[in-house]
Amino acid sequence: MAVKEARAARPSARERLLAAANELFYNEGVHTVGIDRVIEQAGVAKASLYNTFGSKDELVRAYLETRHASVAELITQAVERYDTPRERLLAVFEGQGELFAQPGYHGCAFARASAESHPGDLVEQAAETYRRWVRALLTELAAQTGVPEPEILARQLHLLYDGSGQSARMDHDPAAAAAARAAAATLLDAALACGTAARFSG
Amino acid sequence: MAVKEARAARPSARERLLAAANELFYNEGVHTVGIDRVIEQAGVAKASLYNTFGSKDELVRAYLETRHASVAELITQAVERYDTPRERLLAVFEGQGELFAQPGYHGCAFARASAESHPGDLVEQAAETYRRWVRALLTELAAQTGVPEPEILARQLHLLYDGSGQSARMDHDPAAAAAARAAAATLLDAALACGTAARFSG
DNA sequence: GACTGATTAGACCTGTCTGTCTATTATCTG
DNA sequence: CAGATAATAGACAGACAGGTCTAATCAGTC
Repeated sequence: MAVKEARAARPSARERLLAAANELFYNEGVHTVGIDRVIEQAGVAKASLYNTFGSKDELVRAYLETRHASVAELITQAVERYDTPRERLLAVFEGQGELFAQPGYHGCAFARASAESHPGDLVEQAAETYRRWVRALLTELAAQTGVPEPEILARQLHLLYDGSGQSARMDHDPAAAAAARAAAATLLDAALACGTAARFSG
Repeated sequence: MAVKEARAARPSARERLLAAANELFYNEGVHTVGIDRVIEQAGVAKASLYNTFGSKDELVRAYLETRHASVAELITQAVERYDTPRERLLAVFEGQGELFAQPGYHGCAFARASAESHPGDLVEQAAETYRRWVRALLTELAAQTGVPEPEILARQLHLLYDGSGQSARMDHDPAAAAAARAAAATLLDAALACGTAARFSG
């Protein structure tokens, strides 16, 4: 009861820490931002952080998990706005475009965190999970278009997806998503034509 | 005279520092690796580093410049092995494949360094220079294929180029370059067909 | 009011970072 | 041999990192 009221009035220490981590780690880098700045921004004592998460590494992992969840939600929503398989597949890149258009977008959080991490880090695990999710989504949506080899198309689209995020960050150009969408449409059409030709010839 | 002999016998302090920086910064990250490890690996005194480069930032910049030079050389050589415009354009991704196949490849050095950098850093400048070079190369090679809008194709191919590097790193799969090459061929053919159609219809 | 358990601020520890400085040694020039 | 130049090892400074610990404060339950 009182707990619920407190949660409504003021987010829990865990939530405030995650919000601060999201902002600071994403904007300035996992390695650059120290614990002290996170707890200051969260308005939380250092001991609370270590009671809640145990270490900075675990806080970083939790940050990436929330990031994964929010990106997945945004992309999924974009996909489900459409009905035809073709539109749904291309909607992934529209979702990316919405992501890029968000104020303060600085590129894929996993690519950035991974670039700072040591091999075998918790960061690598989180990044791998994220990448598998992207690939599975693209493969599933590609399969529904009836394309003959959905894995191959998904792999190519994943390249565009990655490149789009990198270009948005390094070229400071959110329109990368539109370019990726256009290229994706071309690849999809080519794969479909290929399948049709095979069907006609077979 | 004696200088030349010394250089032949043993690389200069500058060269040894750059070699060590190349290995350590690239393998473990610009931020992670400290000055002490660089000078230890180079077999050079700390004062020599600061006399030669002035700061760690400048050493990082010099490291990225050598990286740019070596990547550009490898890609250029791959391009110049071919004669037809189509093969030359696709050779960029073959060059990337050779890069990925090198032992200890860990992804695009500029993407990694940039992910660790603050905005306005020297790293950003070096990355921008590199990206402009890639884009200009792709645009030039695309134009020579006779495609109607080389900038648009180059932009899409740049997405594949970036994505390929990221996938090679994060998926630990050098075959990303082959997938990128295949996708690039599809995009090129589509753009050429588009131009042909326009010519026939116009 | 008394007890429990979480949360607080902040001192503190140990280690590492970039960068400076000193004192010594080696090398090349005349 | 003498003198200038540059490179050496390494101590040192000041800042900051992640993480631990203490002591005080606050909340809710009996």
